[in-house]
Amino acid sequence: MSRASDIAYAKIRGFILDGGARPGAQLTEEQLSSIAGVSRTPVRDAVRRLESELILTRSESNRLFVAQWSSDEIDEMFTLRAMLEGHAAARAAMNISAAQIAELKSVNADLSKAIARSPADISGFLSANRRFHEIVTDAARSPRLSGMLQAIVEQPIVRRTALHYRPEELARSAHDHDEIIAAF
Amino acid sequence: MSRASDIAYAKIRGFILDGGARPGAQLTEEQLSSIAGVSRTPVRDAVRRLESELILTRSESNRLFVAQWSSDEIDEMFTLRAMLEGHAAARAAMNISAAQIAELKSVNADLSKAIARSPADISGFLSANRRFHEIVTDAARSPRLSGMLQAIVEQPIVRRTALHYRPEELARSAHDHDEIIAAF
DNA sequence: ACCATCAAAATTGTATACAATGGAAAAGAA
DNA sequence: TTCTTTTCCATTGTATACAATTTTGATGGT
Repeated sequence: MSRASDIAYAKIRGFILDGGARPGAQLTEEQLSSIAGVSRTPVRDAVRRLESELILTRSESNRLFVAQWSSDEIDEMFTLRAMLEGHAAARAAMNISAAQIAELKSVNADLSKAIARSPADISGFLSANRRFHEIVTDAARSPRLSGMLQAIVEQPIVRRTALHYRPEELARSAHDHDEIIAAF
Repeated sequence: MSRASDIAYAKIRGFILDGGARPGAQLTEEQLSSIAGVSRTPVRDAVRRLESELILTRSESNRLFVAQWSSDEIDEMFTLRAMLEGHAAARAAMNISAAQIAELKSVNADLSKAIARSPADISGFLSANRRFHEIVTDAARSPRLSGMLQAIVEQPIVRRTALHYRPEELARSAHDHDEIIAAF
């Protein structure tokens, strides 16, 4: 992870997700290159990745903007994510090992602990949640599907909205995971 | 479409899909740049796109290869495609216009004509098929979903396998489309 | 004031040279 | 021989200069 384009990717992503630029704001490659501290070449690489993750978009004339998500689109993405993960779980069920199931249990225990705190430990929740789905997609043994899930329905949208989760919803997530484990 | 990176994209894609390099074969950016007739810079751009379409992949050490698809993975992709398109159709049903429905009918008529020939006009089938799904995803008004469908579950895999379609399967496709239209 | 037209500035796109990395072949030790 | 180590070469990664394009703002005409 010492490549300049990886650094650029991480820094730009962090910059945007931490609110350094609002949705809809224009960005130039030059700005980004000074933020990342590398030349425009690796920045362009990073930007492509961020585009495919739908964090950045381009205008008609290829100018760069922070992507905007309407609440309708966010809903849509959650629906898609649920569909794809359901599918992944179905596939995983055919291949999953005992060790993986054990890890799922332990991860979900961590997740429960994180949401039991007050205030809830959102970032603990998110990382446990991510790990959980990582194991499932791994067990699904469909690298393409994993890629889709990771690249497209990934964290940023989840992170943005997780801050607004209500406690019941968090609890529900832990419960859903239990059911998935039981099904395996 | 006169940008060098677009030319590179089209040429490289064509090169691979027409069998210029077998699945699993290594490619270098330099080779590709001589195939495309442009420098490595826009080639790298094109390569990124082709990676996200899963036409190319990279080894551990970032060397480039033509992606290999096991029959299991191809099945998997068709399943995913079906899921996503089903979803798109459901959304489209809420928004589609009379004019669009009319166009769907006409496109599907073309499609039927193409497969009625002997031998079947595969490329006619494919372009009508693509147009059909384009209209549906358009009506679904979910640009992100459209993007996913276009970029990831797109033509190349379909094209490779369409050559092996059996006549019944082609007919089935036309029939399915009729049902979708009826549902609208 | 309003619109068209042109010049300039800002931004993205491309080529090229060079640096860094990884793999393969060659050389040496057991 | 077989394993390790070293050197060299193929390939990818990065910086920079310049070209092409698009936006902005200015100028002039109505």
